[in-house]
Amino acid sequence: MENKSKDFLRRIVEEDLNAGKYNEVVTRFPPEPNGFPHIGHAKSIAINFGIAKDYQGHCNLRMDDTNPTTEDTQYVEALKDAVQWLGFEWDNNVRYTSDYFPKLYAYAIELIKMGKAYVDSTNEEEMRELRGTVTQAGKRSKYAERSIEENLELFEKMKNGEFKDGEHVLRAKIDMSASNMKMRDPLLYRIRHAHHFRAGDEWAIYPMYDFAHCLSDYIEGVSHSICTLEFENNRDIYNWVLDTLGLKPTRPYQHEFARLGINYTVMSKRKLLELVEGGQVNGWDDPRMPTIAGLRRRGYTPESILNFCDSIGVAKANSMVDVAQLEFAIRDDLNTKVPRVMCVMNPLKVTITNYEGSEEIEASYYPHDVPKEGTRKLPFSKEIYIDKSDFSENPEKGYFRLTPTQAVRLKYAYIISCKEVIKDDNGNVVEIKAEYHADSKSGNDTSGIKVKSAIQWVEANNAKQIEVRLYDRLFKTEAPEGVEDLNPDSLKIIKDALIEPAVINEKPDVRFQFEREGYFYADPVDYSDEKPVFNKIVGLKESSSKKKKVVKQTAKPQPKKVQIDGEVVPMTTEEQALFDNYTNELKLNSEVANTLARDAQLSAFYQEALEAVNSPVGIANIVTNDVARELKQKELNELNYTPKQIAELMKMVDDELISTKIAKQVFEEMSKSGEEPTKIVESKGLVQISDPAVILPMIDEVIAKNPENVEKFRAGNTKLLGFFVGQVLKATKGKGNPKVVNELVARQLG
RNA sequence: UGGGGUAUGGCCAAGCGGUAAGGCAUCAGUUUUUGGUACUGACAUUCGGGGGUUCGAAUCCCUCUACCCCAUCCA
Repeated sequence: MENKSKDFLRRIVEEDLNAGKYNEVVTRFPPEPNGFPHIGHAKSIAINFGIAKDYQGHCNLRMDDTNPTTEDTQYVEALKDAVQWLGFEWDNNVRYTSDYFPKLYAYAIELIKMGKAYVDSTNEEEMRELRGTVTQAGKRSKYAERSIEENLELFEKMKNGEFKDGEHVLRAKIDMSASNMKMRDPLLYRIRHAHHFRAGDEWAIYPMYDFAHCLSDYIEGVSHSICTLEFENNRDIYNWVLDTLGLKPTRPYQHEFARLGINYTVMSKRKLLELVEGGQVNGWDDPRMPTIAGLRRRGYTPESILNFCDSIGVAKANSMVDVAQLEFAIRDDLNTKVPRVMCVMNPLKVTITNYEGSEEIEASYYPHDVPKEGTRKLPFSKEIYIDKSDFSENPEKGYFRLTPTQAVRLKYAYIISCKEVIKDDNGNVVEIKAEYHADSKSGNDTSGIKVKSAIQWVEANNAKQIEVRLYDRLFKTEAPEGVEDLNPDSLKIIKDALIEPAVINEKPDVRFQFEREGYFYADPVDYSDEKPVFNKIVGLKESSSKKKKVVKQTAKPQPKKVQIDGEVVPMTTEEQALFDNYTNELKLNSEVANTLARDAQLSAFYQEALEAVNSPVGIANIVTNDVARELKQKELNELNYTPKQIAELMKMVDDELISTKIAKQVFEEMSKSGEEPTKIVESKGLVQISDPAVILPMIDEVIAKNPENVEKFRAGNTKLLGFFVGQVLKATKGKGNPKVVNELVARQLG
């Protein structure tokens, strides 16, 4: 964890911890129990529980059960299950927002008493109209003028179930013209005469997400409330509720990250539900589903999913992760864990005409590069099965396996050569007559025959028949919309695959690698000794030479897209006059003049500074860059420095007392402490060093320390000049005159 | 359209004014009784476009563009 760069959430947590904002990190995973958790939830679980673990805090599991009509206890179980299966422990008992209903109700009454909430009795349509649009302000309902007493009385009656659904709601009194739509007097409570799976029929009113969530976080002592991007607009209400209620610190703050998207699948509850209800899949735990239950039944390990979540990172950019990344995670995990066994999917009989009797061959469960122990016995006789795809009568170039003229090794056993191909009436190959090479037995092969491949096989009389379910991606398109994009071949069932007996008799594991096929998992539901069933978790990686059939979808060299510049808002006449003055009289370049002229605050600041020191270009630059940056965050009167001080700073640059690099540093300091620039330069000894006699030895030292980079530079990697300049500047603690250093470095290296 | 976000290779993603990390994918090669694994190497003269500031910009400023979220009595 030390060297790895941290994601932005962890960085926030660390900053807060360092600032002493919280004593302990408390996070929470707060799903609504209205559906089965999917791999997107796994990401959220990994983040919330992972952060708590990393910083010795704790994480709560909370069911956000504020909507009685959609939620159910079966989902609660699925959620608990998912968290546990992924290996996390929640702090204490599972929490439920419904447990906080009384407290929430009390907070609502407080808001009413403060005049910050009111009972609104407008109907739904009218309310929508009054809310306005994104460009038009809304209008407040006439009911907002009700007295506190009336509100209190009405709200209590709402709670007591004296009104019908939809007759009244409780709203926060915020701002009907807020540019953030969510802040236009958001609903706090609605009436719902419905049975709640936990609270029963006790409540006739239920809190809305925006009211319940922040307060639940607060009640639980959550420090970092982490959610997905679509709640960014809700953050304002989150803060409003907690601030307005004047809750004593420390209170939680909300932070948002991008939800997980994976190609060739869907992730929304709605679409997942459609698949289940439409019968396109066999339930929530269908192995093709991206649900935790589905992944689990498919055979994914918790470790692989956690590794996957770790590998994709946490950021704020909406993204679509390639399934290949998920597939890598499970292959990578299983590779070092599971036994290898032989299974023939599409059996082709091979009779070894020159072999008599039978034997047992000892074979390791693990390849040479997996440091695990374990062997089993493989029966062998003259009748075996190999996979149909491992024989080709008319092989393409580059085919490594058995052909009429190419011998192949039966893995762990002998090399065989094809002698005769037997076909049925339709010309299909139904059997191979082959001969084995007695001196080619695995381990003491003295035959000298070179083969290109070793293939899997099973002995005919001892092999067990199994059912194999071959899963492929559920959708055929990268960003599927609905059922029309379903992959018709997402499930193929092979009823009569043949597997070596040890798998069934010894049961060395539940997950296997079927050699040269992929990773498989004994289906936890349908498997029985009489009828073994295996799910394909994922195939082995195939190098391009084997999957020659696949048309190479090589880079479509898209032309660099031409961007059309939009129209720029024209300047007002005053701005235009200012612009002309700046460019003509003060000789500012048009870009700088443009920035200045269009911003009244900036131009005022600039002109005031100009009165103190007559350095039009220099001051313009620092004002349009550094001052402008500050002004994005702060108001003019919040600035810690005056225009005059900026002018003085510029004067030092003009006088070559300090470099522009140091000027930036001094600027930072001014903006922090408000100190005079000259004082800062003086007290910190920031006067720049231009004396080659001082700089040269430093350059020599840097050059001596970086022989490889010197070589690279001399070989033509000229961008390394910046590296050397940087190093030397660092040695001078930033005080070196960059122009001088640049020249000297170039000379010394050249 | 007002507001809030986001843009770094095919896909994720570090980077916070001084040599464009890393993973997946892809392509070569070596090892291999899995066309697997492991190992080695290749893969962004450039960070959405255009300007500006700077000795030096993915990073600071201006501007344009594209995409996502918000007008549920869902969460």
